Amino acid sequence: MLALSDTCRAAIMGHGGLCACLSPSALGHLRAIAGDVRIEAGQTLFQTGHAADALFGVRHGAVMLSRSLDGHRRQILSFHFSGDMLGFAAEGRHHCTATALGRASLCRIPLAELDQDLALQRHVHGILARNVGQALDMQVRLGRMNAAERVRSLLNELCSRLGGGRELHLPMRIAEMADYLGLRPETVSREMSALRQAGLVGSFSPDGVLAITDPTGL
Amino acid sequence: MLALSDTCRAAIMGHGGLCACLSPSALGHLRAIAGDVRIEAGQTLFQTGHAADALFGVRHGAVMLSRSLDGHRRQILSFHFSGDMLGFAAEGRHHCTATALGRASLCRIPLAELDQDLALQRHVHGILARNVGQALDMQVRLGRMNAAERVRSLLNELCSRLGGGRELHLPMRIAEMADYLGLRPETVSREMSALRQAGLVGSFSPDGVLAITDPTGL
DNA sequence: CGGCTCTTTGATATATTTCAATATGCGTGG
DNA sequence: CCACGCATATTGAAATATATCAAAGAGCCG
Repeated sequence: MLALSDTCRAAIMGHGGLCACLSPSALGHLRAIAGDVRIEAGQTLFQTGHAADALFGVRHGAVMLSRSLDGHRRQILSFHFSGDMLGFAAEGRHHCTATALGRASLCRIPLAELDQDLALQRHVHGILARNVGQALDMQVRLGRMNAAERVRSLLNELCSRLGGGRELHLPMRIAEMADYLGLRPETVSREMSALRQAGLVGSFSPDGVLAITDPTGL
Repeated sequence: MLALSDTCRAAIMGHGGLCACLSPSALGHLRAIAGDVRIEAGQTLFQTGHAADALFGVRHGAVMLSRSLDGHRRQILSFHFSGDMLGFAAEGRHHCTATALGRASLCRIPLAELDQDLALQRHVHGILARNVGQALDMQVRLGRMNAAERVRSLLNELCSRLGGGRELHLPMRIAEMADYLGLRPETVSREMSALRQAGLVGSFSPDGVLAITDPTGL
């Protein structure tokens, strides 16, 4: 059991974060109960069917949730970055798999502890409600947008969530973007090329850095 | 303020319902605070941007949640039938529009009342978590299934949620199925025809009754 | 009966996938 | 340090699924 690191504390103070409206005493309590987890790129935090006994807060790195259809069609459900919560589950079982996109560290809050803390519970309810909202955004994207619109809206989302001004550091590869957007990697690549030719973004270096030439144009 | 009707009480005892794990006293309290709303086909219960000050439980009829992209592309996010809850919102504002598919009656639980009732709050949390799960199911459908699979999975879902054995009474038209599945009405119609020719379903009478010839085959 | 809306079906257009080839960068081991 | 092999991205051409356009058919209401 470690106390929340400064990185984590700072990160989760944000809007979608964990501690935004917690009283100082509740936050102190949280620091006492939050565990520490570190995983390497590609490793899973939990898998479909596993018992859900804790919530996680991303301290550093990026994590994705995904589900697989017949084993070779993968749908990525969400990306979680520094300050984001994950691990919500119905019926005490996870219905998706959490995989680290790179080396990641998280804090872990046992659900048992959550039951004790009323303020925390209420806050988690708010995060959950926001999660539903994001899932509905995804439904619109996947159901009604074409490939170009999907890629643009993803880049927009990543810009606002990851910040970094004109240097967008993408923690995922084209393949993951494709599985998130309901497209094939080739299609995502083509749309990125189109945005590049339109002068909205620069080159996509293989270390994941994408130059945003025209932030407003996106 | 009306007490919950028997229909409603019976309906919401189910798994996704409202009162499944409520203590008798809490249920009594709920009966006292639940209001009554009736809307006609096509009318809205709330719209995107409106203040969210209550939860609703469908007593009778069917309600859909939808969002519109640029005004003429509509994505239907969910269907809600007898016993289902709706009205969850983040930040106190609705981010979608609730429309009655036919004449519908609902009970209305002001959020202010919810704050008073701890057991109710916890139960609502469970419903919300299940909602997230359904939204993720939709992501898989929209992102990774082809038209035939989407239509089949919708029919499966409706069979299990609406019951009725071999006579599935569909509360929505082809157009709504299409906007739910991210397809065009013509495509849905074609897939239904294919299922009919495959002997899995019967004819789709315009009053919305679809004969399920082979329930297991779906 | 006539007009309306909705569904069904057909023909064509188009977006995206699929398949295939090439390129690019990266790490490894010589 | 360079060459090789690997993984990933990019690009092209063909195939395919779905959308679009158009017309016909069916039921419902006035």
